[in-house]
Amino acid sequence: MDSSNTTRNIVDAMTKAIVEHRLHPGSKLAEQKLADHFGVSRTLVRQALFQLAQKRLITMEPARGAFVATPSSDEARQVFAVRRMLETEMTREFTRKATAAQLKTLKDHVAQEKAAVSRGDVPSRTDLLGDFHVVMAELMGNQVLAQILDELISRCALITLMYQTSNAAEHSAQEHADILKAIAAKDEDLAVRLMHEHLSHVEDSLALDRKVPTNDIAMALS
Amino acid sequence: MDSSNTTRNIVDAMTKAIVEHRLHPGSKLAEQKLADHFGVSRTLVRQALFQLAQKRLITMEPARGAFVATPSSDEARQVFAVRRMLETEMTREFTRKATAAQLKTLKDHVAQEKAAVSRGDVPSRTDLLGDFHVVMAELMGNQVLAQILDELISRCALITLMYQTSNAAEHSAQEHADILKAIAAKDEDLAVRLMHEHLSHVEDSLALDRKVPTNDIAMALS
DNA sequence: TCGACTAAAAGTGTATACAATTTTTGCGAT
DNA sequence: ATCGCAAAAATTGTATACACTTTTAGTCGA
Repeated sequence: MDSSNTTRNIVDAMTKAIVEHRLHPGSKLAEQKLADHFGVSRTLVRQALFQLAQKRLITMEPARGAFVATPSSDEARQVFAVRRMLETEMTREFTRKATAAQLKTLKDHVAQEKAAVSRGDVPSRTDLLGDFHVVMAELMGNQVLAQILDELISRCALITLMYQTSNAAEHSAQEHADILKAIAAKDEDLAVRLMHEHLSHVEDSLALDRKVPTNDIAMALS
Repeated sequence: MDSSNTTRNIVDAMTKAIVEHRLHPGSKLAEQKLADHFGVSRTLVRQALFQLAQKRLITMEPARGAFVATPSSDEARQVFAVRRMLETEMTREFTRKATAAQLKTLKDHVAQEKAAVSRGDVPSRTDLLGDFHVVMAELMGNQVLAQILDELISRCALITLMYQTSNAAEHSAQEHADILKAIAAKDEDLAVRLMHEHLSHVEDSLALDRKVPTNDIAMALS
């Protein structure tokens, strides 16, 4: 896959595979198979798996191995609750401090989102819609925030796959655009409110009260 | 140290050592020495080190090894900024939903803090003052929030060690008590304001504009 | 045909081995 | 004495080996 394959590369590749839904919740991740695939020894694969477990993208069962995580609906609600805490405050501060150049960066980003949505490119769309939030954190110059958000959003990709019903992703790009407009107008309260509603829309579009949905099925096919 | 020493035990032991200031910022963490100390092979130590690096408690330099992290003042400010985002909102929600039993749990905790402060028990004090915030998150039933806060607070222990001037830790227990009183009185805005001020006090008590302070010194002695 | 038991296969958990890199040490020249 | 350089020692990065656990496959009996 990649010639200089350090642990980091493996983590990134597998993160991408999970977030882009090429690896399904519940799938078994056998160490030797991954090692063969990446052309390295199990040692490096194991290091990568431990890190993915810390990011909650996989779970490791003692003596049974690693599986792509199957977040519970409780966990999903908690992740969204934390995202609302962080992103409403982030939006407030960003509205105050954003420069014209920073607004342009986000505007271009939303344009890319819309392009990916309209051409039906699901992997790119998933990536870009999540990155909107991370890019805003990075533009604020807060790497700590950006990293935490990045991890939460990775988990959301998994959550979305497990519980999604209608494809509400179509709205998201437009909601991003609306948030951006409020920020450009320096309307702090509106921007914050729109961000809050945006996150709630995403959460509400999920069937979080369904009983362990994709979960068992994927387990069975693994 | 511990008979059944899995990777997790090593991570926890080292986290505790760093947070309680028994390992200083910049110290070299040689793998074989740690392996001997814990009575395991380097394999397990390395896994633990990778996880500690992900928690930003240590840094790993390629081919040079692991060192206890020396967070920059920028990073310190970012950590506090994120804590304010999370903890003000957490305080707001907790004030709304807290039961009498939950309030009692926190009250007892503050009593323990004051005991540790007055008997000058620095390790316990550090632990308890940080845990106050984690316990509140756990009482809210949000494990995702609790885990993120736990990590941020671990990093704060390191930051405090590097940049502390006066020992502002004495005030913290009283500020916790004041916050709790506002929560008990269901005065949401006051509680939120006090939590915000509390975090700002802790941050302000640090000399974050000093030029790489403990940093180089500790590096030199390592 | 189905279920329980057993042996083989596969997979995980930890330790060790070895190549590659960095740090330390020792020595000679200025 | 100090600086620079080279050899030795120590340390990291990766692969492999092996014990132990879980899973799978197969066989026997009802």
